[in-house]
Amino acid sequence: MAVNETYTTTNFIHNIIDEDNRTGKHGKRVHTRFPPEPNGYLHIGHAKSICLNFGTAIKYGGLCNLRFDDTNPSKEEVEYVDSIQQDVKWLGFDWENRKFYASDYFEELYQYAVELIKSGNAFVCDLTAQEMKDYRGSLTQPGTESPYRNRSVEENLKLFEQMKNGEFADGDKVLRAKIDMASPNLNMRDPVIYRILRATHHRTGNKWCVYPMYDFAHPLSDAIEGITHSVCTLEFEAHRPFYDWLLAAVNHPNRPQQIEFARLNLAYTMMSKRKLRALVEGGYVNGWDDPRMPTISGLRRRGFTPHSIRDFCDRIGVAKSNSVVDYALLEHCIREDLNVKAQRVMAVLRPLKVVIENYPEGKIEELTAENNPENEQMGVRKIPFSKVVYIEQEDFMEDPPKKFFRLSPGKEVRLKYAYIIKCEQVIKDETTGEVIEVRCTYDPDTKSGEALSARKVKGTLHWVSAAEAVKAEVRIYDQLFVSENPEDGEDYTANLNPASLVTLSECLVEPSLKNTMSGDNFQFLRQGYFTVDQDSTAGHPVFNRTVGLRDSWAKIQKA
RNA sequence: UGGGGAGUUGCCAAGUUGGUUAAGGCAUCGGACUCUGACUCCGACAUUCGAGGGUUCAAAUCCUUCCUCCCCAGCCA
Repeated sequence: MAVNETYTTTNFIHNIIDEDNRTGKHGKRVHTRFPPEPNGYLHIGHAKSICLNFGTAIKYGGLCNLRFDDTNPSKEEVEYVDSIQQDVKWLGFDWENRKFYASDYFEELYQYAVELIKSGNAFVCDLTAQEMKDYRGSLTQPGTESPYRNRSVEENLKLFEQMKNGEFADGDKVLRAKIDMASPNLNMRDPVIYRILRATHHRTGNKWCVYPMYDFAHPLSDAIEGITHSVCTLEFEAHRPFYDWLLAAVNHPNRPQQIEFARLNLAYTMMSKRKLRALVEGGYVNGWDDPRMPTISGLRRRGFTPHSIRDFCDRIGVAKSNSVVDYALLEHCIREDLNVKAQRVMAVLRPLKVVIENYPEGKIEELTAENNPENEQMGVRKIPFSKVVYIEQEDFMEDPPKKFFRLSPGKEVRLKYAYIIKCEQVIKDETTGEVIEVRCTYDPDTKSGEALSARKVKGTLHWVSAAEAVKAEVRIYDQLFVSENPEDGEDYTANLNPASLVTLSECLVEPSLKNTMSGDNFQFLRQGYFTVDQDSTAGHPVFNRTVGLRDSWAKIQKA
């Protein structure tokens, strides 16, 4: 049913299931579901729910359905149902033949509503939206009963049928459950269960003009599918009494139990689909799959692996207290995964020319570089070395502070897989004073891997050979927001990070990177993990930085 | 304010049938190793569990008072 992984983590929901299995509450079955509304792209918060629901089913040898909660045609689109399926699959989960839609049950749901009317548990109400709000009472004041509350069963049946047949305008009438207008739980004050809505549904077209509300459709959909544990987020806690009331009112043989957990919050981003959509539509980002977005498609494009996201969801745990997870944990998960998977390559983001004066003109050596020191099976490759190479601008300092282990006048450094070089001369732009070239000499006895190469120097730099290097564009991403909780305050767009994307177009990468595939992950030595963006073309490779390597030098500098 | 939830180290989070020194991860800080200042490894990191009372030989776990935060008054989900 999903990735070949063992699920050993436990949480309070698993404790409940263990107890249910002990007592035989659901016949020792475990059947969950992931029920997204197709009104936006999935984000990392949904990933938590997906991992929880599918993971729980896997752990207990049960099943997990994918169910689109499509009861509001005015907001839902096929684009979203497609992206949701792609994302769940990409994460590594398989709903097999159990892809459902709440709209599959519209006919059945309608019959349940009729049944509710017949048993005196529902009525057609003519109150306007505003009137209904007034009648609802307040947190401290009980509501008052609708004047339409005591219509006869016959009249309700007839009216509801007329609603279905399109004989009333949108909003003219609703079907309400008849419970208790004095309940301290607002959700039990005769909640609306059907409304008239003329909108084209992405699956049923114009067949219906009445649509069930979430509170009505969800418990019944769960019961119809034989769901045992209906896991949802905390805000539905106050709806649970209605969930149970409904199933009892229609006397359904299945009694799934709703269990609520705290949704994921991640520092420096937000999970509101509405606000994420606003970022897309407002042009603050380049689409739902912008690598800065917390969407699954954004994380995918950023270079995150499915495994890293699953691992993250395992590590954050499942509980009932609202919390904000540190972004560093997500970074840790992707670094840990990519460390063993990503091929090492050398790429220079901000090139500084280095001429090795005593290296023969025109000579090219093919040096051997390991593809991944963590995994010998990934083999080796050849990289060219010659008289002119480029190193990183930040790896040279004319006047270095102490503990700077890189290149500076008169100092030695090793070029990874090549030789130890010594800085002899600095060439500057006459007008700007900017260092534009460094002249060095190399020690021929220090070639990597050879007998005399044992000499140690403190620093090792990455580099590319000038003649063979491939020019590339690299996109450096940072947090989309500058504040840990961007939703604090009136306008979250005020918290946008102006430097969330820095595009470097003059990068030089080693020639092996000439032919890469979109989605390939690499570690640019000493810099971080990068992935090939979908914008890449044969002549113009584009890389996204997934995450930087941990950088203790940066910490020393700060201190 | 009525109802429903939650408060354990910087961030997550175990533990809640009361029983020795309050798991684990992330972050942080040392140190070792290193042809990635990466990785890895070793070590440090809550006399205290929102606060105050109480019960008990013994409480994060029981009782009690109080405080803080979140959710609910859509014909959204």
